[in-house]
Amino acid sequence: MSITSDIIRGHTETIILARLLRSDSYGYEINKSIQQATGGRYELKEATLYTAFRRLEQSGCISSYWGDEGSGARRRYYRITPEGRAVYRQNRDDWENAKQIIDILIKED
Amino acid sequence: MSITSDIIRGHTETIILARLLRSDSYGYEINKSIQQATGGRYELKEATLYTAFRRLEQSGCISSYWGDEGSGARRRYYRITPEGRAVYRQNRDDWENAKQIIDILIKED
DNA sequence: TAAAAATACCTTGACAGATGAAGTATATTG
DNA sequence: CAATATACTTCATCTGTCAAGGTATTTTTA
Repeated sequence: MSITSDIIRGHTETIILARLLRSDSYGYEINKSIQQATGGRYELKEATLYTAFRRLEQSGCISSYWGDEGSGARRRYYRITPEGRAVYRQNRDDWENAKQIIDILIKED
Repeated sequence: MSITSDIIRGHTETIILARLLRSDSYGYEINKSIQQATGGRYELKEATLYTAFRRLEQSGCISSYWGDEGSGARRRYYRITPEGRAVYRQNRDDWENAKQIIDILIKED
């Protein structure tokens, strides 16, 4: 894994919100889609993923419901709320800004 | 401050190393130079700065010595080591990589 | 067909880095 | 002479990540 916990920290929620922008989804699928999007270069640890869901639901950014699969393991689906969309946009803009600042400070000379 | 603890986390050491690449310096001056470089958009908290110095010295990335000011408050100067230069380069490359991955995962659609 | 792997979820405790708050000391400035 | 700037230090707290453990079902493979 080329990306450390300390670098990813603070982006987990935004990444999840970005996935939910496309459609409702559930933990396992979201993580697979992250792996796919990054060509296997990144994946969330399960504990990180599920604690992030709890935080996001607590803060009103997402809501959840059990899927009604006739068969197969049970899935808890998540849906992004209007509040969550606003937070996503804010975080995305913060990221653009932070990137600039970090670039300035990290570049040689 | 437009950049949160969670976003900056993991970059503090690299930022300090980048400053020391130019010349030996001390805490207060490094922080001023960070403020200047970012047009006041960012500064390290003192506690963050000094605990990072401890970590960096412990891991052999920097060494320190007391300045010999005839007058004025005492200053502890820091110098980057060859080890520190290598860590800097690695962190800088990791950042380029992490940026790409985060961009992919955060972007809408 | 039994074992192994994949799917899918959850919780707990430990850990590390950032920070607020407080303290020490000297020099400059109004 | 009081306030501010310079300069460093320590401690306790908070938060997000993660390793490790657990449950349960379905699909694949040997």
